[in-house]
Amino acid sequence: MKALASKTPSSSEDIVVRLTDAVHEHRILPGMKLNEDEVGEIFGVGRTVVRQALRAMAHGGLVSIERNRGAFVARPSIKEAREVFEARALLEPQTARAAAERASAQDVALLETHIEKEHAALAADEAGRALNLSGLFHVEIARISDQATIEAFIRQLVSRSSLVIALYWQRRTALCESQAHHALLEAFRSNDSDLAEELMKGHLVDLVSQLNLREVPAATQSLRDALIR
Amino acid sequence: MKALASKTPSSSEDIVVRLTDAVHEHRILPGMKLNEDEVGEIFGVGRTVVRQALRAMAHGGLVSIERNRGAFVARPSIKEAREVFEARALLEPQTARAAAERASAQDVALLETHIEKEHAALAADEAGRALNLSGLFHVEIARISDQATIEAFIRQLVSRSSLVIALYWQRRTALCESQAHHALLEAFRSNDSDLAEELMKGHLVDLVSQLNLREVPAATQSLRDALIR
DNA sequence: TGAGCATCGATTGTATACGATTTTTGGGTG
DNA sequence: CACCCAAAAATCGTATACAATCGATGCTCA
Repeated sequence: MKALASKTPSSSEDIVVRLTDAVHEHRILPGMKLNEDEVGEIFGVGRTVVRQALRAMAHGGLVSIERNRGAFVARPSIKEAREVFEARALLEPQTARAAAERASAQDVALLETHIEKEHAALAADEAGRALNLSGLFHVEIARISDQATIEAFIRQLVSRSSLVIALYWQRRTALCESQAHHALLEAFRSNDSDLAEELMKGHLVDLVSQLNLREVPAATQSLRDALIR
Repeated sequence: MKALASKTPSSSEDIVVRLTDAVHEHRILPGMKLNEDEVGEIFGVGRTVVRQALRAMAHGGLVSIERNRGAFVARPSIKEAREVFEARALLEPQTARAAAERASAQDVALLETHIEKEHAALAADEAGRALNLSGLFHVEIARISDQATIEAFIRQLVSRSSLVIALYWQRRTALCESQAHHALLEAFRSNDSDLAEELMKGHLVDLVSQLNLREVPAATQSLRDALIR
């Protein structure tokens, strides 16, 4: 993490957004230390604001704060990983159903551009960015369902899913996603709620099936990782 | 709120617990201002710690923070109120099912004492405390289901339900609850997951039906409220 | 040589000080 | 008498300073 030192003394919320994006795009990996002074210098703010941001992210499950030791990007255990996807399985199919009922042409168009951006990112070999957009697709569906409370939950679960994927993903190809999202898009376009619910359920099962939830990956300490590489 | 000034310089987490409990028991009502200096003096800590606690509660939806204006106990809108119970309807029946499958004799005993405490509180005319225990009953079920992630969501939803009830409850009698909880207890005792799921679903419908989600109540300013009383 | 321990450095936890913004109050005017 | 504007008080936002804690390095001793 080098000093980008943006001139704007960003607010706490900005820092949350930028750090969260970095985690979602796997530019910051699970277990990485988030030093308060360092982050503060990068964004040009004092530690007070950084601490607010880190605690906010801790509430979302994205970082874990250990007393007197600092903040680290969270490393979900296997159990947590399962739980995240069980929760998603509980919330998202129903949400997709509701969204399919309410989806307007505008909503569908928005989802479409989302998928296009995802493709573009993949084509540009920006896997992290594609993954982030892929997650936002799910959040967008929650937004369409017009259930702000559930949307917040799903947003958090998608967020944590990024960590799970960073730790437990098996293959490097992320192509599989687009097919499922395309199918969902068509279900929304035709307001087929039954189909949307079913597709979402299957999609989540697919996602879990591509995880290796047996062994915990080695703690990729930045130094060792750098030396081996 | 008078200065109880506990000697122990409580940590942020303690303050969250105590404030949260007070809200759950309706000792602090929606809309009430939570002054940082005041809270700090009450608990014997500086504003830094208080701010941490308030922001933590804000993340849980229990207080809303308005920039340069301070923290207030949240006043869920009618839409939010509906959303909270829709989310509960989505999460809790399945959770009750899972809990019924896993419930041990020990778990059932714990739930039983919970109900007893609730009764005792009602007998002692402590409606707020009874309500709090009633909410914890639901959280306890989530704990039994051994899904920490979903438990956290349910905990938050139950919390916000306290606010909804404070604002939109119609009757003053809370007796109805105990019947439903008793029935659930028996379902857990016999590990009848189908029944548990069905009972929970019905219980939540009952709860919503006792709310008046048509008109927003007048903003009960603390002073005016005190003078009228 | 390896384990145990003390001291040092680095990092976080908390309080406090100062500037910014909002709210209130008081007086003046139509 | 109501309304509106200005000055003052209260309150929040952020940075900084100091205290507390943890981890590491290097030393001692068996």
